[in-house]
Amino acid sequence: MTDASPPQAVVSLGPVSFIVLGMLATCGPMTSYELKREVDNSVGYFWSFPRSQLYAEPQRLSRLGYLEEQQEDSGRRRRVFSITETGRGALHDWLAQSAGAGELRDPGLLKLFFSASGPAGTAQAIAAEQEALHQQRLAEYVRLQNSTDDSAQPLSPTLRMGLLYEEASVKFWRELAQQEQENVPVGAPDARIS
Amino acid sequence: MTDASPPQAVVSLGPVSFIVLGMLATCGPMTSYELKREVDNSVGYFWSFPRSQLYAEPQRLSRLGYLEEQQEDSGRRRRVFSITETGRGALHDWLAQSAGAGELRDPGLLKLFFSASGPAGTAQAIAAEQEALHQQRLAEYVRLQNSTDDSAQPLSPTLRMGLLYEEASVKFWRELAQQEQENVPVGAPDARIS
DNA sequence: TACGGCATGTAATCGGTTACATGATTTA
DNA sequence: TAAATCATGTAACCGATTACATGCCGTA
Repeated sequence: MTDASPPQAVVSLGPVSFIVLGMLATCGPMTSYELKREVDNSVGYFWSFPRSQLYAEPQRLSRLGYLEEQQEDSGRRRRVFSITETGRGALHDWLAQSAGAGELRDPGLLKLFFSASGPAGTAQAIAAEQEALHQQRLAEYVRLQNSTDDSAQPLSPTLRMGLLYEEASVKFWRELAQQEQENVPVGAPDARIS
Repeated sequence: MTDASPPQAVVSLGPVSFIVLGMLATCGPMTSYELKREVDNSVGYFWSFPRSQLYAEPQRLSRLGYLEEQQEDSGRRRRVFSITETGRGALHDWLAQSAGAGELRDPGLLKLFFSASGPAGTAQAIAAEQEALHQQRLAEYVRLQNSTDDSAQPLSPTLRMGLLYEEASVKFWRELAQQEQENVPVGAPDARIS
């Protein structure tokens, strides 16, 4: 009993785990590639991560008992994953827990904050680029919104949030570019959010 | 010459690196603890990370030549970091490069998206919690805005964006709670953003 | 049947996170 | 001078990212 207790993983399930669990619970058994497809035109819009995670993560979840894995024996012999009851339980628990607050992890904002450390015109350049970017995204979301088949159906709420966010962003960066043009210096050297 | 070339770090500088560089460029030489203080009431609002990073990262940046480190010889003998010319160069380059788009990495949205996999009322619970959360943040930002000393000064732009975002969020979650009350099912089982 | 692209995976590494641990300063 | 809090760091692990590598399949 003097054995050092083996170090254990403390937080075994992260957001990506629940994306996998959630997708499999929602869409039924899938391969990693199909998962990628699903993610790419849904949660991928606001929670992206590299494709390889969708190969590694299901295996991990299998080892932990949250998924079952079945290998095809025809041609491509690819792995099809399905969620177990344990997996569903974990998903339920997660959904029941408080979500906490997210953050805007926006590299554009980050650069803007430090823009005074760059050459003059840095903030302006950033603002121009960001306005265009968000403009594009906004347009894409509007297109998605209009292209939804059943017109009576309520929008996917996440899409709605995406729209609101992009609208706010366009407003923000446009405003900023405006101010810059009026030569109001922005991003003061020791600017803090307070 | 048959030696395998040693594997090299390909992307040595990430966002956290530039937060450190930017802070040191802006505020002058600092210790890790002082960096933490600065981050906590500025970029920390939209780009958070654990405190320990602010001890590890400067050391890494020192090794890479972007910072210089000087140890106090009085009581606490703590390490004071300052940015080198190389560091300033890297910061400039970063600021000049395109920032790309950020994403809303919001766990609340994520759960909402999968809420149909939970028991009935899941979406409603999430909406209630999130509305309160964003309400709080909004209030905090408003307070910060009002507490700024020089009233004539333009707001820190990042704070402005924070306000816009929180306003949009409050609107979104409130709307959603409203709909839920009217028993419009939300977060359809295979809802995708399209 | 060759070729191009779609599909599927693995290997290696590093940054980020969690957890532990202790020292210095202030204040009651 | 004891307690509390502020301050400062380290160790170890793991998820996430990058890069590599190859296989199947439709089509010309």
